[in-house]
Amino acid sequence: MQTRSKNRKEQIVSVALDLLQVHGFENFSYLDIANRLSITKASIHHHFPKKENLGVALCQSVKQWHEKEFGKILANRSTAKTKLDTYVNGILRFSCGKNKICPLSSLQVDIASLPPAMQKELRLLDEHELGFIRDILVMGLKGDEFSFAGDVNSQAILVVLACKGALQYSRVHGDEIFEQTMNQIYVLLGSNVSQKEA
Amino acid sequence: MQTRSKNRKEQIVSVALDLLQVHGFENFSYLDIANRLSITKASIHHHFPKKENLGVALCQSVKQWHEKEFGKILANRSTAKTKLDTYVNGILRFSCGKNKICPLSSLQVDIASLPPAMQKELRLLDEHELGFIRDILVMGLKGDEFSFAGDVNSQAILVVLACKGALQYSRVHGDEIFEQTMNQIYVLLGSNVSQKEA
DNA sequence: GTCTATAAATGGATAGAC
DNA sequence: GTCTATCCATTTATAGAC
Repeated sequence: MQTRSKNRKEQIVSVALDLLQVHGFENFSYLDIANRLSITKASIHHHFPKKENLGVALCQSVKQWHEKEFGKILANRSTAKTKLDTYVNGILRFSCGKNKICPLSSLQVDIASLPPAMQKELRLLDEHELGFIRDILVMGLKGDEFSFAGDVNSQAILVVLACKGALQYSRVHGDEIFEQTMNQIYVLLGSNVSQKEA
Repeated sequence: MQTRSKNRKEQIVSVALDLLQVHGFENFSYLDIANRLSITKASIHHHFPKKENLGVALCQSVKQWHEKEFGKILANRSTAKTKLDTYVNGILRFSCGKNKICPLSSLQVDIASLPPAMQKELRLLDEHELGFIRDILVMGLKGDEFSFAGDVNSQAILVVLACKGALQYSRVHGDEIFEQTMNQIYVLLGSNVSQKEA
C-alpha cells in the first residue's frame, strides 16, 4: 500500500492541521490521524516519534503558508484594501471548512499545555502575522485608502483579533457573524465597502 | 475533614472554573480538581456523576455571574463609558488571574467536543452577553458619548470579540496587548480616553 | 460525603517482524 | 514504511465500605 508514501509525512501534517483547527492540539490523537489515512498509530510514530515533533511540524507548515501567501500579497500591485481582502479570504480558504478556526487561535488556547518548543514557534508566527497586517494598514494610510484614529499597531492588533474571533464565534453562531464583523472592520478603517452592494 | 462541606459543590465548581479558563474543558481531569481540594476523585463523582454534569454547572455558574453583574451595571446611574469600563474590569477580575482567558472563549474552542447540553448553554450565554454590550452601545449613542459608523449590532460583536481576543492574545504575548487593545476600542467608539493620561 | 478499590477505555510511546 | 503486539499512564466512571 505504498501509494505515493514519499509524501506520507505531508499527508499526516495535513490531516493533523485539520484536526488542530476543529478539535485543538490536545484533543486529537494519533489514532484519529491513523483512521483518516487508513494506517496505524505506529506508522505515524515512525514519521513523528513524539507528538511534540508533530506539533512543531504543524507550526512550520503554517509558517510556510504565511511566508508564501504574505509575500504574494505584498508583492501584488494592488490596493491596501484588496490586500486585506485577500488575507481575509485566505483565512477563510485556509480556516473555514466546516467547523474550523484559525490554527494559531487553536494553539493559543492550549498554550498552557504546549511544549516550550511549540510555544516559541507560536509567538513568532503571531508576530509575523501582526507585522504583515500592520504593513497593509500603513500602506492604506499613506495612500489615503484608510483613515482611522489611534496608532497603527493597536489597530492592526484589533483587526487580527476581530478576524480570528469572528471565525471562532461563527462556528458557534453561524457564518453571518463572520461577514458582519468583516464589514464592520472595513467601516472602522474608513474604507467604504457598503457601496459594492446591490 | 468536613470543613464547611455544605458548599463543597461550590468549591468544586470554583476550582473547575479556574481550570477551564487555564486549560480548557477537555484538558482538566477530576484528579486535578481532587488534588487542589485535597479530596479524591470519587468524592467529586458524588457531586457530579459525569463530567457533563459538571460542565453544565460551570455554564450555570457563569450565567449567574452574568445576570448579577450585568444587572448591577445596567441599573447604575453611570455613563455608558463607565458601564463598559466596569464590564472590561469585570472581565479582568473574573478572567485575568495568571494565564486565564474568558470561560466562554474557552468553551467555544472546544465546541466540537462538548456535549449538546453544554453547547446549548454556551449559545445562550454568548447571546446574553452580546445583548448586554449592545444595550450599552445604544445608550452611549443616545447620550452622545459614543459615535461610530456602521450598525450597533456589528459594533457590539466587534467589541466583545476584541475584549476576549485580547485576553487570549495577552496570555501569549504579555498584558500590554490587553491595555493597548482596550484603548483602541475606546478610540474607535469615539470616546476620547487618551486625555486621562499624564 | 468521603474513602479504597477497581473496571473499562483511551492515549502516547516502543520493540521487533515483515 | 507499515504492521502487530505490548507497555504504561491517565481518565472517566462505578461499587461498596466507613
